[in-house]
Amino acid sequence: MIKESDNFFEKVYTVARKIPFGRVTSYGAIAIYLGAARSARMVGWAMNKAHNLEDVPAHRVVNKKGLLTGKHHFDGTNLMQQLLENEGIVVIDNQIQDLEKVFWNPSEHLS
DNA sequence: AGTGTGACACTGG
DNA sequence: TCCAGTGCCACAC
Repeated sequence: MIKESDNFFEKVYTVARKIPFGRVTSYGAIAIYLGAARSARMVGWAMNKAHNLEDVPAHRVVNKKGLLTGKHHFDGTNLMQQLLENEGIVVIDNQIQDLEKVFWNPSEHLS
């Protein structure tokens, strides 16, 4: 039996999985969607565990600035960037370019 | 049960 | 406009 901690993490995983290909979102956006706007940091922590799960594309989740803050937690150094670039997202120096274009707001799509 | 930590976000100078 | 400091909530030990 897998221990899902609590509903919070589970929701984070669910939202992360719903991020469409070639799109990214921010921790805050997910946090807001979950009802804990101030718990954006918690989302990152959830991702820490999520990155252990292949089902959760943690590389599509970045901070509001579009900065790949969590890439340091990935196996390689620029693995996260490579994955994003593989999806058509332009990433320069850990910074997502055209963030507004690739940004995906869960509150708008998941209502 | 309490303390510390964390892949952020916001406000102020 | 950019840099720095503070606040925040929930999990882990």
